[in-house]
Amino acid sequence: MEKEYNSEEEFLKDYDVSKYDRPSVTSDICLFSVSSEGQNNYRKLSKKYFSVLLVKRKNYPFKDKWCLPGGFIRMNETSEEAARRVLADETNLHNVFLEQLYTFDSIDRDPRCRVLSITYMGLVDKNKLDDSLFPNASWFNITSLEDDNSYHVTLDNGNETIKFVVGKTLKEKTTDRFKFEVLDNKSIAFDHPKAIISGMERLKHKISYTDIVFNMIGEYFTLGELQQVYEVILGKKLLDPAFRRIIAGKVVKTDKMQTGGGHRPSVLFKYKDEKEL
Amino acid sequence: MEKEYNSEEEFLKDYDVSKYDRPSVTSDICLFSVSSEGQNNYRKLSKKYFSVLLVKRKNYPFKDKWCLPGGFIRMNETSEEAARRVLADETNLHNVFLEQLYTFDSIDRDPRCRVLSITYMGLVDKNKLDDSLFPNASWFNITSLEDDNSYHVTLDNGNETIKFVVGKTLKEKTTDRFKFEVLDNKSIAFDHPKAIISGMERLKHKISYTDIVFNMIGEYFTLGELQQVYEVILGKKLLDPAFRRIIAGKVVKTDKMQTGGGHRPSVLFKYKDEKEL
DNA sequence: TGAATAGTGTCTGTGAGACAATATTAT
DNA sequence: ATAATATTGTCTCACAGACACTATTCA
Repeated sequence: MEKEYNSEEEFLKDYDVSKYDRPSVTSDICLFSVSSEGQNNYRKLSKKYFSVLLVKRKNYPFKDKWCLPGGFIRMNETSEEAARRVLADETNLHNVFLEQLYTFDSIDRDPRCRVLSITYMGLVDKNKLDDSLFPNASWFNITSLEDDNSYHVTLDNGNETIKFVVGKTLKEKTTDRFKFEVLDNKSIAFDHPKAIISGMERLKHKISYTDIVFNMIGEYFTLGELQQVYEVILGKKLLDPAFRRIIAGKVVKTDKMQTGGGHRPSVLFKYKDEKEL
Repeated sequence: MEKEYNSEEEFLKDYDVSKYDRPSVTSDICLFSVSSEGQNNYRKLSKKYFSVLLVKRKNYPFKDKWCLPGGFIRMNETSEEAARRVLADETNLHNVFLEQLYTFDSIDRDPRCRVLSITYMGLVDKNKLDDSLFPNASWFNITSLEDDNSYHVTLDNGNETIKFVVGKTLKEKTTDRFKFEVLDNKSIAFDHPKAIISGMERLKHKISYTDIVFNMIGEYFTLGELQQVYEVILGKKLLDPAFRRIIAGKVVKTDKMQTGGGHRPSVLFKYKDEKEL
């Protein structure tokens, strides 16, 4: 039989959370960037790779496996604040673009106890920040082979190559949401392969109707570089004229030029943050 | 100083969740539908309204205010399972379309303690289910006036009219995500006005590139009815030929006709769940 | 000079916006 | 007959895909 209360104050004074069982909650970040790899041919542009930041776990569970940066949220911070704190602590990255991605909540996703993960997608310009990264964190280049039912992903950070396979099934015939399932994974902790795939899909989708891509490049860039970024994220080649038409309204030409390659120099552009008049 | 462990088993045996402070977690559902209102003119179609399901709170906090159906998640169920359980318990609705919307986590959103809300967007065909609804739940027709900075929303269930105002600011210039802020609200519990707005935006957006709208109508429908559904969700009139072109690939003509209105009868269509060959 | 990227021109087909026109019913 | 919805036809404009062409640099 429940006690009767006559006011909210009275009720709140009596309320005791500890009587109820509660899950733990972490905030994890799927941080993406695009990295350039040096070229031996002086004429060619440096090849670009889509990459994700992973952290080596120092403690149990999943000790010595790679995982997304993340940690338990504190009672006096939001999950986004927790994400920013964790990024600063584990990787030394500050002021990154973050957007809430998904809350993962499978019952057995953590062997310790019931843990929910509020996962964020983050985007940064890797080149600005590379040297300041803490040693336990590492950027992995992503190669993803996709078919209708699965993703075969290879991650490479220069020293180590990781592979995993994630299956996908449409949740309902009327929607675009997938149920992801980890089919093969030996090197990544928790259900983080799912988070990586979700993040990749989110980014692929949003790159076409928002300007989030500009969080992944420097202030000045050539249209060729920008196009490369789109191409590695979308996983396909784009036609130059079409790309330039699409991007035209989002960028502003500057009077700077980029020279030095064995080819025609190119104009440096900036992101046009004002909406056109 | 932390104890050293030599295996995951050993670590897990020692792990004691209760040492750590944890938030509580609820699962809430922003359930939408489209309702028809009878017409006095025998010629005219019944007017359609976009509507949301609210529940009157029986207990503190926010006793007697309206809120989204929801409740605390249990340790042996996912948030989606919790959402389905709660919908069955509070409203007597089963087998509804659900999709995870957002996790709301402002620190003071619940006066009892720190409570996160994993919020789902749900879609149903109201007409099929109307009579079975529990009495504490009620459908409210939504009228929303929007400008660049705010939503002025009026909710009406026939007996009661509720108003609230939610402000919006773009989170980052590169994205489409808004920070919502409740500017005026006397009748709705928690931060649920934000969830309602988020759900409306999500639905508006996804209606154009998925088939989720078919969760909101019956098996057989006329194209005029379907167009009305799009119109109330998008909040604008559509041109008939354009609408028919867009929808053509998603529906199949049946040999049934709808007659009875003072006008040309119309063909009844079905959702085409197979992709075209 | 040649390989490579930068940048532009233009044709074509698709598809949305706009508006007009015809069809059919119940009162 | 008339008001209302159902359905189709068609013109135009915007834009993406495709391909060709020119421009410019440095070893």
